[in-house]
Amino acid sequence: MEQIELFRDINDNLINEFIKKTKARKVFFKKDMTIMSNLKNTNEVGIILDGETALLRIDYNGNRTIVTNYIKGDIFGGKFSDYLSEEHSIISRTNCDILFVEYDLFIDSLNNNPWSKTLTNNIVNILIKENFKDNQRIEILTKRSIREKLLHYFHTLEQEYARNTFNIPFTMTNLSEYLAVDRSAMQREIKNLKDEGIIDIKGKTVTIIYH
Amino acid sequence: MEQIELFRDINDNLINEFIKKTKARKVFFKKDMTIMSNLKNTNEVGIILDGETALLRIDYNGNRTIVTNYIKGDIFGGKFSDYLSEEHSIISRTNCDILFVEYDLFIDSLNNNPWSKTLTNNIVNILIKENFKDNQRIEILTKRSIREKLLHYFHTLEQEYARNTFNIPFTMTNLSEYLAVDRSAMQREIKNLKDEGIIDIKGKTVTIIYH
DNA sequence: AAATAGTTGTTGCAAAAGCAACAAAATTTA
DNA sequence: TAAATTTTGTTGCTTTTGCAACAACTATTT
Repeated sequence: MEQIELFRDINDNLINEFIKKTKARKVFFKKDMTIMSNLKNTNEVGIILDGETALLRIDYNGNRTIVTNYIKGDIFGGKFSDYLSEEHSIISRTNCDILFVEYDLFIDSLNNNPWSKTLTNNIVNILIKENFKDNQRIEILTKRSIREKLLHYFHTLEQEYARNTFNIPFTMTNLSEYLAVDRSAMQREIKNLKDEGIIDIKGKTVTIIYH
Repeated sequence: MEQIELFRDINDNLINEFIKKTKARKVFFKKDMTIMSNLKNTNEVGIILDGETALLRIDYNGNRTIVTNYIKGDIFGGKFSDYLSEEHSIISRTNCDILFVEYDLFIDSLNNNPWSKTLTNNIVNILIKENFKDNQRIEILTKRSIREKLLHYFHTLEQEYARNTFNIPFTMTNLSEYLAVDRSAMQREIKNLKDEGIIDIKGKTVTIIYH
């Protein structure tokens, strides 16, 4: 369990004590289930022990948008979702193990317990990382053309993997959603970049040739 | 000082004790000064006691982008900026009072002090609020047309102020940057919305007529 | 293994957005 | 308060993007 970001540097004994003290309960979800609905009014925090979930929004017109993806170790719900609405829910993208805790008990546990300091640190780190992901995306979304969006995104991947050849961790359809552009227009632009020798791409494997 | 989000529900005596214990120092900055540069490598956290600052990015081409604005009570620097680069700096948008604290001392103070629990809570809230702001902007930026961006943004303002008449808290130029669209194209679209009777706008005062 | 559902690559066409340029208005500074 | 700078409102033109539609290919389900 220590592999979870939230419990980093906290040993299993303490984690178990934490679970007991906060009355946390572990629940299993199959793929494509609703884990939480009406996120605005939830007192529970969900901690992803295993699997992946997503924050889904279905607006008044029935449009479905994946707002963010959450992975193992991420937290959602409780105060963390305070600003969301009835339109939002958490769904499982894969089979998942989720640990549920009352938000108040969770926050209380950040004080006067042997794990408090580490846990606080970990939460702050998780929130900071969230922020980072958001800022990265904002930076891409503020680019004015599909070409710039693609190149900027590829550069972030290049830096992340520290090599100029890497795999796109999305389907092309999802990539176009992430970049918030039309899929076919994106495809066209990728072809242009390839034809101009700026990148090379085979399937999902990209090589950046010129900067 | 208690009006600062970070110190909410902590009385002045405790705040002073916090300042002493963490060796925090207050510094005054004139408008348009650089408060921190090379944000990647800073151990200090800045807390805005008064005024407004911004996170600025100047990229390799010399393009300046305001990544986020910070207001009174917000925090920046330290671990909170870990993911940023040499291209990022914090500038003052108005005259500012900034409280500087070593990140480690700051984090340490979140434990075993009378103010710890409240302070932790406040930080988590601040980070959650940051997240909220980011998500709001992402939702706007993912809209495909200027019209949709404008309308969505206006609706968030409508909800925020709970009335269908409100003021845009930006100059038009800054609004176009926030929406990441061409200013003149945005202006054109605003005129269209007005001509079609969907909104009314005089200067920065907008009234939403039809939804 | 066949059937179904989803993804990818392409294209023509129409609509929207970006760019450039300029005058008028407003704000800031000297 | 005059001068300088910034912001606003507009428009014509060009480029980019979105949309729609379809065939080929890949997964997934039964």
